Amino acid sequence: MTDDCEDLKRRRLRAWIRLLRFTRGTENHLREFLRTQYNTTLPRFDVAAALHRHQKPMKMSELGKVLLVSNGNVTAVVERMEKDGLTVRSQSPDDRRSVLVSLTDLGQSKFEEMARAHEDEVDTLFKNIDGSDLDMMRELLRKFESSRQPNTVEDTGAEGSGLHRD
Amino acid sequence: MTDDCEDLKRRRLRAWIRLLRFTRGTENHLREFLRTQYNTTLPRFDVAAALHRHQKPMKMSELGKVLLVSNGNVTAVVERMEKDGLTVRSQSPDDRRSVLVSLTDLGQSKFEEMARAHEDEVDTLFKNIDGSDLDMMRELLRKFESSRQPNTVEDTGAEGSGLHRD
DNA sequence: CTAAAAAGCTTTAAGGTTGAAGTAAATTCA
DNA sequence: TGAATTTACTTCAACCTTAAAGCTTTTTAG
Repeated sequence: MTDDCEDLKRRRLRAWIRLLRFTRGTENHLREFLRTQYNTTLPRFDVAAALHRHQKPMKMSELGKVLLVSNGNVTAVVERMEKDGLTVRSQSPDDRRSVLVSLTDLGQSKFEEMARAHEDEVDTLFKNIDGSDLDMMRELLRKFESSRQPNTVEDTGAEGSGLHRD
Repeated sequence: MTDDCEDLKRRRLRAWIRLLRFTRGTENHLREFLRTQYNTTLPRFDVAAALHRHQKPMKMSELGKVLLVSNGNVTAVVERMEKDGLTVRSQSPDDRRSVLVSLTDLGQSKFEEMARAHEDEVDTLFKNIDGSDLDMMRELLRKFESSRQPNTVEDTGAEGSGLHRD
């Protein structure tokens, strides 16, 4: 392998580490924000956002695919949200294996309030980033993603874009 | 607030969601890689990488700051690694509150092997990204980071750059 | 010098996360 | 049809993670 390749390899690794670090720091900030302001957690927020975005009841498995988390994880988080009266589960009429989750009215209204504040918070966090930066960012991420294997997250018909979108 | 600001806010949120999603997907891939190839986990790899990079024994608290995780978390992960013979802890001679961690010879050699494979894996994952992309990336992340509060992660003298660097 | 505050770690309780195993329902195909 | 496979979810054990509380040591200030 040439020196150039080695150099590129090294730089790719550093870029990944940097990206990971930035993401982790931002997540930490938002976690703290949700905890102190709304007494909730990121995973719960993510689930609520996915359900809110999807408009209609969602299968447990769809939820897992959209959020990139395991099956058992979805069960656990939704269970806790249900205990707090934020979600409800029901059997799918089409397929008796499937479970449909949706937000309760309480879950809906709590999420909508949080989502506004969350959006503001992200806006503040990213205040130095202008439109052209965002274009660049999108382009870069597109390239990054095109590198990756056919698919780690096999896409079912799910729109597959919004991780905890609000 | 003007429409433009609203639009920018919306786009910033979408960019963040996209970034988070990309990072999560890549982490999932690398977790699977470490698990199947080396029977280990990301947090352990991160700890080993930080210790390896730092060259000399590291305080528990330094470790937490570099990795952006809580104090208790460091205790737990290091404890498990110690049980597997990968790390050792000793009291600091300078400060009897402090605990110094370092890699054992076993930990060192296992890490070095993994690190090479990990670097290759990242290289493969990011194969579509060329040098100018990486420059752009670095510039963008710099901007993103400059947005953020004085500091979520108050920097002690720690060099503060390498999250699970190898 | 000493009381008060801060710093460094560990412990604990609660929750998040995974991979694997288990159960039940749907689908495939011989 | 009906056995074999696949799909959807839950359960489980192990581990990760955090925030808060507790303990010890160091530092700060009066």
